[in-house]
Amino acid sequence: MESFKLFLKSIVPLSDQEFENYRQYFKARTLPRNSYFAEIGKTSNEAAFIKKGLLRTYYINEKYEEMTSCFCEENNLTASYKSFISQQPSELSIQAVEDTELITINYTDLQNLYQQSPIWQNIGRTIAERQYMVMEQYASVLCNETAKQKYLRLLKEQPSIINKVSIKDMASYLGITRRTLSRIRKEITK
Amino acid sequence: MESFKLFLKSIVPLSDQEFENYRQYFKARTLPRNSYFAEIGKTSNEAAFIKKGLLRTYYINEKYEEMTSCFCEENNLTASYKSFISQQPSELSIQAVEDTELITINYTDLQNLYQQSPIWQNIGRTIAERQYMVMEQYASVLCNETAKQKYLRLLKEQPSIINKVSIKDMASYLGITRRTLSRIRKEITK
DNA sequence: TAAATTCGAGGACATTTGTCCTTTCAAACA
DNA sequence: TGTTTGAAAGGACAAATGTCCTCGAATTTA
Repeated sequence: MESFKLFLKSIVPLSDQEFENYRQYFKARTLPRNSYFAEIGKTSNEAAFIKKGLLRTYYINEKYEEMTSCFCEENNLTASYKSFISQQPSELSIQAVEDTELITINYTDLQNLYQQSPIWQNIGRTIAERQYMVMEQYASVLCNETAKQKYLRLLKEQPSIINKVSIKDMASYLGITRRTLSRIRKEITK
Repeated sequence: MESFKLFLKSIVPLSDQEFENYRQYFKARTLPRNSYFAEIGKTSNEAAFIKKGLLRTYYINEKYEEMTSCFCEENNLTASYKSFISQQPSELSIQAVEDTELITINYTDLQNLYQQSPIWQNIGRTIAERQYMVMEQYASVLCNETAKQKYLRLLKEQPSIINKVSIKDMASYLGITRRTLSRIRKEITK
């Protein structure tokens, strides 16, 4: 729970006392490798802070292929945001790549927090703004860099995931085919 | 101001009285064609609702080319969000494609609104969440569709901008070159 | 254990997209 | 009015990326 408190303090002013006051709303939970935090078609009623581990977010495209849209590492938040926010069925599945420890909050409790305290309204808004900026950055990168640049960026910015996820998933995360990624990897190692 | 009120009401519950209470924080302003709402290097201290008109958001890439990242049409919000939220110099310029009417709020006043009322905290959070979802959609489209699919989507989803913006800007918005867009347009008309 | 399946590498070829260039046309301007 | 500038179309070629395929190794399943 300590790492979650530090995470919150890094984005908004928050005293230990204030954190303690609302602590009971948050639950610790482990997610075994390959199990799901969210599933396509089910309304997602939890958001989570990743204390330890790695999660993969994907959707199914019109060719029935899994398209990975996100790898979430520890010390980050994850959720099927659209489903969680709108309380509609999820278009995304979120699966544990390895055994993962989460701190979660459910939708109803979060709405209660928002009702109870402007502190949490502020935290919620700030987090949404941050997520927006992260997504903007991701969009800009994926649309304007070549396949090779994107792979090199992944190596640099998320080196720890390279040995944990499949080539297939990495390729779809980068928006390229396996064949292209194979070529790039060969060229890099040479 | 009416259209702005309707816009707000479409995203959060808001009574006419509540809107009137805070109305004085918002200023109407016109932006002549080609003038700027935000400029690269300057800290952006306003966010705006577009009552009428069209704005283009762009940045300068490493080859000193203008890269268009957004066309914002009427009944939408615009801002150099990152700069506005963080109050750091903007990486984006926002320019009027045609004479445009805005309803704006400045950073300090918005912070005051957040302080004064949970209604505005809620509006701010909801808007941030919405912007996130829009950006997620944009990222997904641009990364997973072909040049032709993206152009057809633009024709379908933002038909009104086609005759207002240059081919050059449209191409960079779609993440493709002018040459490619020229080929696609030729193919479509045939 | 044996069979079946999945995954990753990479060959051969096709398609898409980009680069560089020229031409034309229209708008801006002295 | 004549000149300049910039936008758009498109030719020729190059580079990047995708498609389809096979192979061998690893993994899963019966």
